Amino acid sequence: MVMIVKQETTALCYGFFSTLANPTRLAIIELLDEKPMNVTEIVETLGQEQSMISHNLRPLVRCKFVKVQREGKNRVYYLNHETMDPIIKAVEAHATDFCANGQACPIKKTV
Amino acid sequence: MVMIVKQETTALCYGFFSTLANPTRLAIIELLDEKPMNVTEIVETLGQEQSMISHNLRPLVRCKFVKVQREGKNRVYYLNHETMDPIIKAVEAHATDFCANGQACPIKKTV
DNA sequence: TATTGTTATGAGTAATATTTCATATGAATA
DNA sequence: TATTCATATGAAATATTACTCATAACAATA
Repeated sequence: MVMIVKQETTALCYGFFSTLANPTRLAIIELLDEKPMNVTEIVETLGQEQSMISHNLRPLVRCKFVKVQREGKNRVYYLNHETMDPIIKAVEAHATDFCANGQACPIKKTV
Repeated sequence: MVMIVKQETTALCYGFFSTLANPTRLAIIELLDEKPMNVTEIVETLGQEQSMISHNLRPLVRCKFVKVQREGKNRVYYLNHETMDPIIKAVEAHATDFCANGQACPIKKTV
């Protein structure tokens, strides 16, 4: 079994994590974790601009965190649970084990 | 067993992922995955400015992805394998299963 | 095929994050 | 305690990313 060259891990992870490092995209993931939704539903639920949602859906699809299916004029987006479930579990485990009182990893910017 | 309120997942994950969404920090993680190192060693191995390495070590420590230990004038940084191993495995599994020929998640910017 | 509902896209601007440079801090040792 | 090695930090300059607005594309249906 040939090992993937080490340095590639960095490149690999960079695309992966930078796609997830966005509040809007995470909110979308959180929504889709419940059930598949079309763009209009996501827009209404999150109360954000439609173009913003579409712009943020694209990288999620590109990275295969989310998939699409056409249904008439709608596009139904649904989560790739196979990938996202273990990831989210790992984040929660980290928070439980290492972050004070289950708090989030400290956020840098002023929100 | 009380469930953590859902919306917090977004905030939690945001700090987590944005800390990982950086090539320098990922390179550091990759290095420390092999063995603990002090700052000078990291600087020399990566061929980057010392201040840049220090600046990037800080969020890694803050998020507990990496820990420090003083050894004389040196500070030895080491990886939190408990958190990082499952995460890296999950990323690699995703790449294997969903990204063409084990390629990285496509990166947005022009590199 | 004109119209309406739905979603995507491009370009400019705004918001954030990263890097660099200069300098400060801390620990060991001459 | 002056000096050197090691690391951290602040602030300004850059680079990157996200958002907004206007508009395009696409599909269904009247």
